[in-house]
Amino acid sequence: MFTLIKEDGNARLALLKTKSGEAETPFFMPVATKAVGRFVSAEDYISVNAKAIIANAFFLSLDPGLETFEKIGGIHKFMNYPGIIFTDCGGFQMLRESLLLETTNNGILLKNPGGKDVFMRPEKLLEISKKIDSDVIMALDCVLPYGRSREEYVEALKKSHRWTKKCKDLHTEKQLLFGITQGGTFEDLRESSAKAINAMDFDGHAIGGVGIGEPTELLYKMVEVSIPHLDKNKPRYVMGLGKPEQIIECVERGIDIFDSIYPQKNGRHGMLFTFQGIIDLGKGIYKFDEKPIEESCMCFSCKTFSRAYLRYLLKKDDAVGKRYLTIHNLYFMQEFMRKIRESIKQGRFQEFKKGFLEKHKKI
RNA sequence: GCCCUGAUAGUGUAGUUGGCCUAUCAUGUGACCCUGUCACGGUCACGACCCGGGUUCGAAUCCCGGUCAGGGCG
Repeated sequence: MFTLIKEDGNARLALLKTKSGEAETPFFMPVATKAVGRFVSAEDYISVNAKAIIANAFFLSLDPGLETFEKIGGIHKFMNYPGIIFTDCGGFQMLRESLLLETTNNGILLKNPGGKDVFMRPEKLLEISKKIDSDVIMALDCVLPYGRSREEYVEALKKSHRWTKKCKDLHTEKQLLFGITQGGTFEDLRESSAKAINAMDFDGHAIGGVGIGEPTELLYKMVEVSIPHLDKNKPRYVMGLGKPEQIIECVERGIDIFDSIYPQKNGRHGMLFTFQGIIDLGKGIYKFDEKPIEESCMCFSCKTFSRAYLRYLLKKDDAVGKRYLTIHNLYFMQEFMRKIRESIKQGRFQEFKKGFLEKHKKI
């Protein structure tokens, strides 16, 4: 299920096996919340070499609805993506004020933008996930915004562990199930959460509730204090991180899996990642630039279009342009992760990290 | 030659019964931002009343002259 191949410091190269195939870690998952991303879908995920993506069980249960998955036969067939698909649980949607109505001991009452409110609880999540037939189910967790009181995090943690345990107890499928640790920015809460979740015997462990506004140093600290308590022989996943520098810092600390909308969202807004630095395509200097976004990049957009043209599409707010820009950043992320894995394999992760960070700034 | 109409940021515009216009909105430009996705997103900054004179406590707004543009008549 999860096999360590090589370690370089705390960074590790491993192989994650699921019912839809395997993928070497560390890897990064593009987001496909509703079985489609903004402006990109399966063919694009495949073309950027993404071996895994993450969708959202809550949103998919609303639209297209479970009946669709029952009749069509699961998300892979539905969206025609053959790789590994994670499904998130809806816990993160607690952070969206427009969606969260209330939490109880048993789950989260979420507003359905187009219909009746939904009470997301472990039973429901497992039922949904089974029908969607994703490869990895993220257990239901209780997420609080950054900056709440310690008491509130303690309370949230109780709920979170209760729901997570319930998910574990109900889980029977051949889908993998990952538990999510929480604890805000309190080290002791993070440690106790990691211990508690680790003891529940999941297929993998996630660290959640980070990258939501806390100082970056605290983010790293929370990852650091959690990791020692998470089984070394199981995958570790930090949810929601998409800044390349944060990813590489977390890999260094022993994280294997990442996901984020960050590269997609920034890409379509004109902020392009390259190994030479970060390009803001909105800048006038690219108006007549015939070069691709990145000379050495083999993504569809770089092989096909100039910066001048992509900038033009960006300025026109053209949907097709958003797709090309998104594709580049997603391809970059896959290349980035591939290089990270390669460097671990060759025992020169530190060297790669140093070289990468030196160039990773706006140009 | 005569008459009419108009002239507001790089562009397109709001305002034109005089004060609330240190001038609207869009776009542009610049800066910052976007992290388990409802936005092709957000925040901030920059940037203009054609020129000259007059009336008035006060003019983008009224009057006179000029310049330019469009239209009409010869």
